[in-house]
This record gives sequence, structure tokens and C-alpha cells, in this order.
Amino acid sequence: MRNSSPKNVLLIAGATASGKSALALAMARARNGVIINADSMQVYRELRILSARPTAEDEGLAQHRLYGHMTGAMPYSVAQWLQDAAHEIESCWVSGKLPIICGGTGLYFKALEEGLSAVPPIRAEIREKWRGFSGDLHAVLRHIDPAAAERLKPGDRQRIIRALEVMQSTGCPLADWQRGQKDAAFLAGASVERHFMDVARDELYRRAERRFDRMMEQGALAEVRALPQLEARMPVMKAIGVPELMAHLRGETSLADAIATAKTATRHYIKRQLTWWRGQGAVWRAAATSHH
RNA sequence: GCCCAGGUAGCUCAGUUGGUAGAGCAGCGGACUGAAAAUCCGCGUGUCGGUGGUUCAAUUCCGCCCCUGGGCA
Repeated sequence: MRNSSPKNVLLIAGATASGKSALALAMARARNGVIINADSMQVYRELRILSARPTAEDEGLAQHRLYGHMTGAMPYSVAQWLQDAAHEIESCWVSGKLPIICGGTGLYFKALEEGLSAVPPIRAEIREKWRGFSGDLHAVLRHIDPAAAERLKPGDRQRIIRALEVMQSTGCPLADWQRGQKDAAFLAGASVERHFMDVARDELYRRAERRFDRMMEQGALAEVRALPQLEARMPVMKAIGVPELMAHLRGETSLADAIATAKTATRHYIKRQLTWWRGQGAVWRAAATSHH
């Protein structure tokens, strides 16, 4: 197939409430782009308000992909996102559009640029077995994969479960998979342009808090009430604001407390995001562009 | 005005039989490969309300003053 259009891609990353979406929209209109979501919560269609997804109006101004394309009833994952995003980027390239990857999920960008380890899918019963295990997971891991047990903190249940399921499912420790062959980094060979939204932390905190108040005005509570009955461990159920507002709907906290707690959770999230990108090397730091 | 209870970390509070103090939350730093808005690890000096007194030593005991609740008038 003829491929006359170069493989260009624009990455826009930054903490929540840093103004990524607005920049993406402007870029999409100026440069014939398609905006592709790189946010782990904006993929769920049930969370339009609380995930700060672009509005219908915004979606009318430029093409948006991977926004609300999944249901929260199914857990999403980096691997699936990588597949979905790769597909969307390809189709941009084919049609001569500029793919603009926009989001706050650092792991998604990392997977896109560096690839993931080629661990085969884990069988459902193995996954369920460890997720439902009520005993001392770290002790089990010490038995099955001592090196991983050494590396992981006993409290880090989520990573311990991953190490266990990979070991049991593949017979090979997770670390071996990570050291070994990777799926080709999807953006290898592409010409990558980066924008990191460099906004001062205080300002991010202020904006995120104001934004949460706006979400409440727009009906965040109704959005939570309308969520299907799902187990608390499903990713949608963990979106910032969901557990807090649910606690209020169950009558466990006042609305004011729920809002305050959700704002705190947002600040914690911003802090983690900043730590992530601070640690992500010179590439991203050099890409920092101020937007105040 | 009188009586009572308080005034200790940004917040809520614990504690010191006199040797200058510690939890939770907040905040800050960090980790991060199929749940990542997830998950986890680490970090606690603050005129102990003010001021005088007793004492080798006072945040702790005593006096006075200020502030905040509550009660009585």
C-alpha cells in the first residue's frame, strides 16, 4: 500500500485540569488532527461528567476517538487501550490526518512508546482465583516467585496478584517477561511531537477543585446514581468522585464531606501524576510547554 | 459579671505523676508493564494561648491576663 503521508503523531500529556483537552482541540482544528483519548476513565461511557470528558459540542468541533467507547461493566486495560489506540493512529495515517494522543494516564503513553511485554492473556479462572484469595498473598508469592516477592511490598496486593497470575498461567516469572521480548513499540519509527502541560501545582489544585464544583452543578450525583450495580473493584467504580458520592447516596456521609473528600482524592491524583512525569526522563521534561 | 470545660503540628485530638511531645487526616517526597483516576512505600520542631512565680529544670504546678464553647444571672 502506498503511504505518502509521514507517520507523525502529537502527544499531549499533563495532569488533570491542566488544559490538555483545550490544546488538543485547538491543535486538531489547526492541523487537521484527530484527538485520541489516553485517559483510563474517559473511555467509560457511564462517566461523562466525572471523568471530564469532552462535551458533545467539543466533539462537534473535531474528531474524537476512544472517548466513552467502553462500558464500565467490562474492565478496560492498558493492553486493550494500546490495541485500540494503535488502530486509531493507523487509520489517521492512512487518511492523512494527524493523530493527537491526549490524556493523563502516564502508563498508556509509556506503553505506546515503549511497548508492553508479550505476556499472553491470563485465563479467567486463574485471575479470579487470586483476586478472590483471602489469605496472605505475599507469603504465597514468596513460594512461587521469590524474586518478585523480594521486589514487591507485602501491602501491594495488586502487583502481587499480577505476579502470581503470570507465574501460574505462563510458568514464567513476570520479571522474565519484562526482560524478554516486547511487542514492538508502536511509535518506533514515527515522528513524535510532545507537549507536556506545565502548570504549577497550586494552580492545578485550584482548577481541579473548581471543576469538581462545576461537575456537581452538571449532575455528577445523578451520574453516579445511574451507574449500574457493579463490584467495587471495577475500575469505573474507582474513578475519583464515584466512591465518595456513592457513600453519600448510601447515607454514610454528608454531601459536603463527600465533595471535600473527592477534591482531596483529586489533589492526591495530581500529585501522583506529577511524580510520574517527573520520573519519566528528559524526553517529557524537555517537552514541557507553559500554559497559564 | 460569676461558674464550668477547653486553648498542644495546617485540621481533629492524645500525652507529659515536672526533664521541651505523638497519632489520624491534610501536606510533601518516591515507586510504577494487562485494575494506572489503580496500587503501594517513605517523611512529624511545633513560641504545647500570653505573662509572672515556685524549681537545678515548667508545655506540665500556682497566680494573673487573653481567646473559644457551654451554663447561671
